[in-house]
Amino acid sequence: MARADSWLADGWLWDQITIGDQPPSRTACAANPSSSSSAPPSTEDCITLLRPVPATCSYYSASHTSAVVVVVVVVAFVMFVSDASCLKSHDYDCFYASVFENEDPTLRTRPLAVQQKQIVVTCNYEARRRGLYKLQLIKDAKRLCPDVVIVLGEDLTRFRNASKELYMLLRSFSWNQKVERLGFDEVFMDVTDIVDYNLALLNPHDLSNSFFCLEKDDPTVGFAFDASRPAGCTFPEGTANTSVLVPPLDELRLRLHLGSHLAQHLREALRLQKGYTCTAGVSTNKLLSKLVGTVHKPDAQTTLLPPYGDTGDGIDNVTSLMDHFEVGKVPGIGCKITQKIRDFLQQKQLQENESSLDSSAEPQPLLVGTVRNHPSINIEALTQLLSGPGTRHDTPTRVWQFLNGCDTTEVGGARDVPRQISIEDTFGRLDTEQDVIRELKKLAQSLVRRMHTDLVASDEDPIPEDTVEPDGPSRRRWLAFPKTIRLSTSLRLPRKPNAPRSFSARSSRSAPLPGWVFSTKESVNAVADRLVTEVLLQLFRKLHPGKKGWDLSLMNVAVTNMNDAASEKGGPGRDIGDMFRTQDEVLRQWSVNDGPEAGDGDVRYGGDDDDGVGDGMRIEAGTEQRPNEPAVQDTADVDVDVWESEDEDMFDDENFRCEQCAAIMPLYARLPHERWHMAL
DNA sequence: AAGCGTAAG
DNA sequence: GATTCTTACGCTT
Repeated sequence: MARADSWLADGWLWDQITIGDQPPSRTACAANPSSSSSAPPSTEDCITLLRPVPATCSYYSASHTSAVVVVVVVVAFVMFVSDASCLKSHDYDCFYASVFENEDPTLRTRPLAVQQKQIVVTCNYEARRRGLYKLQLIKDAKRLCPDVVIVLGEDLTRFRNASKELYMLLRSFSWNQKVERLGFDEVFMDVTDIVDYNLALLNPHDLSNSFFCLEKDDPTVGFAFDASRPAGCTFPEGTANTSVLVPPLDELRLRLHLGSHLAQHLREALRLQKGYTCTAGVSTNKLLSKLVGTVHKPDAQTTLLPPYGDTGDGIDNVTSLMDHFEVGKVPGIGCKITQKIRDFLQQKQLQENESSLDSSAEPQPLLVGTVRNHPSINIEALTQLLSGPGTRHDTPTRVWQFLNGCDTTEVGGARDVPRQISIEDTFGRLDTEQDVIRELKKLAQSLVRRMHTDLVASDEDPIPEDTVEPDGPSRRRWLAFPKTIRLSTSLRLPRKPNAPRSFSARSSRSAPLPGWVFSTKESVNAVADRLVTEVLLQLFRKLHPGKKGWDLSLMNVAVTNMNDAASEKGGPGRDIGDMFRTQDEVLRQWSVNDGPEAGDGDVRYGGDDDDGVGDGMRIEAGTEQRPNEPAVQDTADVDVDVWESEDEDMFDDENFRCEQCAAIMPLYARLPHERWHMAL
C-alpha cells in the first residue's frame, strides 16, 4: 500500500499539492487512487488530480530530497524499423528479424520476412520498404517482393535466448533489480535509485562536466556526461530551453536528464556488446516512458521533459503527449475498452445530434484528447460503461488515469523464472485421436524441453551459495516447480462474419503436474510421452468426450502455478518443504505398496491402467499415510524422485534432498543417488 | 484450484 | 477482416 501510494505521490508529488492552494479532496483522491472501490474519485477530483503541479511550487527543489521520482526506461529492441512511413512501428516483429540479422549480418541489407504458418509475422526495414507488413500472407509477400528472404520463425527458441541475453545485460546495470520484461522485446527499468545517487553527486556549478557513477562501490565505474542537457531526443522537441543551468535547479528536470544519459549508456551497451539497436523512453512512470519512447522510433530515445502537470500557462507536456495518441494505443486500454468508449461516444452523438450527416461509419482515430475532453466522459460515465461481470473493479479509474498519463503500477522485480510456460500450435484440421496424440506429444516434448531450459539452473552462477555440492560435473537444480498442467483447445470459429469480436473460444482443463516430470532420469521424450498418455489425454477427453471429428484449430499445453524456489527468502530449498506438502495431489499418484512393514517397500507409479491423475484423490486424510522413502538403489531402473510430504524435519540430519530432482531420501542414499544421476 | 476473459507484444 | 505464439493477470466459481 505504502509503496503504490508513494509511487503516485512521489512520482507526481500529489502529497505535496496541499502546499499550494489545492482543495484537500485531491490529496484524498491521490492518496488512495485505487485501493478502495468504495468511493471512486469524482471526475473533478481526478482532473485536478492529474495536473496540479504548478511549476513555481518548490516540489522539485533540492530541499525536497525525500521526493522520489521514478525514472522508467523502456527499452524496445528495434532494428531497422521503417522510417516515418505510414505504418505503425512494430518493435516486436522487428525483434524477430533483428535476431536473424544478428545471426547472419548479411541479411541486414536484404528484405527479410519471418514466417509462422502462412503469414509474415515480422519483416525488416528493407522488406517494409517493398510493401511487406506484419501478419501478411506469405503468398502476398512473395508476390510483392519475389526476392524476399523468408526464414521460419515458429520455433521461438532463438528469440527467447536473444531476449534473455539482452534482458540480462540490462539487468546487470540495475541496482534495485526492478527490471520487468514485457514480451520478448521490451523492458521496464526503474532506475530511481541510480538517478538519486547520481543526483547527489552532481556539482550544481559545473553540471556540464559530470560523471555518472554506475556502481555504488566503485566510483571509477561510469562515464562522463553533461547533466545540463538531456541525451537523445526530447518531447517536446527542441533543446533550446532544456538547459538547466540556472538556479533554482529544477530537480525533476535534472532527474530526467540523468535518466536519459543512463538510457543512452544502456543503449550503447546493447549495441556494442550485443549488436542490437533499440528504442528507449524516459519518464516518471511506465505508461509515460513507454509512450514517449514511441515518439522517435528506430534506434533512438526520447525523454518526456517537464513540466508534468498544469503550469497555469496551459503548457503541460504530459497532456500534450497523451492527447495525440489513439485511445487504443495507451497500454492498458485494449480493443474491448476502446470499442466500448467508441460506441458510447457514437451513441451520445446520435442522441444529441439526430440529424448529423455522418452516416458514413468512418473509422477515424479515437484520440485520447477527444475522449478526455469530451463533456460526457467522466468517471461516472466510465464506471457505467466499463463495469460489469468479469471486469476488473478498478478498470474505470485506471482508464481515466491512463487517459491522463497517470500510472501507479510499479515496475516488477527481476525474475529468474517465468510464471508459466506454454506451448501451442495451430492446425488446419485435427480430427482423429491418432493425430491428437501425435501433436500432443510434440507439444509435450517442447514443453518439457522448455522446462529444462527455463527452470533449471545449470551451472554455478546464480545462487549456489551454501550448497556444498561434492564435485558433480552436472550441477543442475530446479529453480521452480510448476504445480499444474493445463490443456487448452479451440475449435474452428463458427463462421460469424458480422460479429464484432468473437471471444477467445478457448477452453481448458487442468490437472496437477506429476512430480516425475522433474526427474532427470528419463529422457525428455520419455517424460513427454508419459505426460501425454497419463495426463494430457485425460484432459483432452474431458474437453472433447467424442471419439473424433472435433475440428480443432489449436492446442496449447501449459505448466503454471510455479512455486518459485529461487526467489524465496532463505535461499534455495528453503520452501521446498512447503511446496511438497501442498503438493498432495502429486503424492496421491504414488501408489505405495505398503505392507505391514512399509519401511522401504516398492514404489511404483500407479496410473498405468486407470486415470491416476484426474480422480486420483483417494488419500485418506488423517490416516497418517505418507509415501515411502524412495527405493534408492544404484541402478537406473527405479524411480527415485519421490519425496516426503512430512514436515521440515525431513531436512534434518537424517535426510537429504537432491538438488537435481528434489527427491528426499535418507542420507545414506545420497552417494548412490548422485552416482545414479551422473550415469544418466 | 479451475476455468474464463482481457491485454500485451 | 483475421491470420502466430506466447506471457501475465483479474474475476468467478
